Amino acid sequence: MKITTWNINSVRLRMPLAAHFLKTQAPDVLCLQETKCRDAEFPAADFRALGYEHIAINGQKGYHGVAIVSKRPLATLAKHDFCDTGDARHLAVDVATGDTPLTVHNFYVPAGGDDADVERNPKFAHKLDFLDAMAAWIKNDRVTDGRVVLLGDLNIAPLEHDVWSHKEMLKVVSHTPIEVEKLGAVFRAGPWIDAMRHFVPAEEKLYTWWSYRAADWAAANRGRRLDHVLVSEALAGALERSSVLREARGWTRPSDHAPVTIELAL
DNA sequence: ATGGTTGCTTGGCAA
Repeated sequence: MKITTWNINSVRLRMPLAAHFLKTQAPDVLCLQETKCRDAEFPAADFRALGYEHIAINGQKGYHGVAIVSKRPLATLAKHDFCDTGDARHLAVDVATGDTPLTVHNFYVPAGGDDADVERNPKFAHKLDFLDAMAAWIKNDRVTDGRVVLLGDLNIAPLEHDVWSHKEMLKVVSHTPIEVEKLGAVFRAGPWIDAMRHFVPAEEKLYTWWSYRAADWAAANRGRRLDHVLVSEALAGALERSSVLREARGWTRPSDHAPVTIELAL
């Protein structure tokens, strides 16, 4: 079972890239963030034509939005609005696997603006509140019971080598100590396994996002690991592989995020 | 310290 998370930064604009990705990588399940369209505008027919007939959507006009397309049947479980803002940032499904259900939670955590000060910047305060709400929900709803995957654009690079320069990034939103601590609380609310770092040592650089604002993103390679895949303990033994499709960042009119795929022996 | 790019829309936001 291959499951991919990808912040596609407008699903309508990048449907040709999504089609290329699905034809060449053929995951069973593709989880998208920043679809940036209402449910009725989602290119469902294009995905169905590619063999992804099962589709769950939580969209909104212009901003945010998450969706899951799958070769296997899906049952939508929840579209949680964590801080009651009306934003489309979460979508949970059960994927048909034959026996025990496999639950997938697809997240788009608020980016938080560019001032890491909760007094001056309400978007940063909201990001921290959202993370608190996530951690409380994981504990209260016993989210990690059973076979569960939590993935998406969490907009935080927690480890020193999840960013190109730990020192230069300490005051930059996505790598500040307060965010890292709050994402740590989300991890500890589990138990979760960090599926990407399960295969890549913490001392090794690992990125999923490269800014559009670089003359040459590949040469500069000032990336960040903003996208994550966590799996519950019940899936630990099934975890076989994790990979970042870095080349997708170099495609024509790319998303600024690369797809991240995990493989589970189910 | 600043500016750099992109998408949704056509004037700024959000990222």
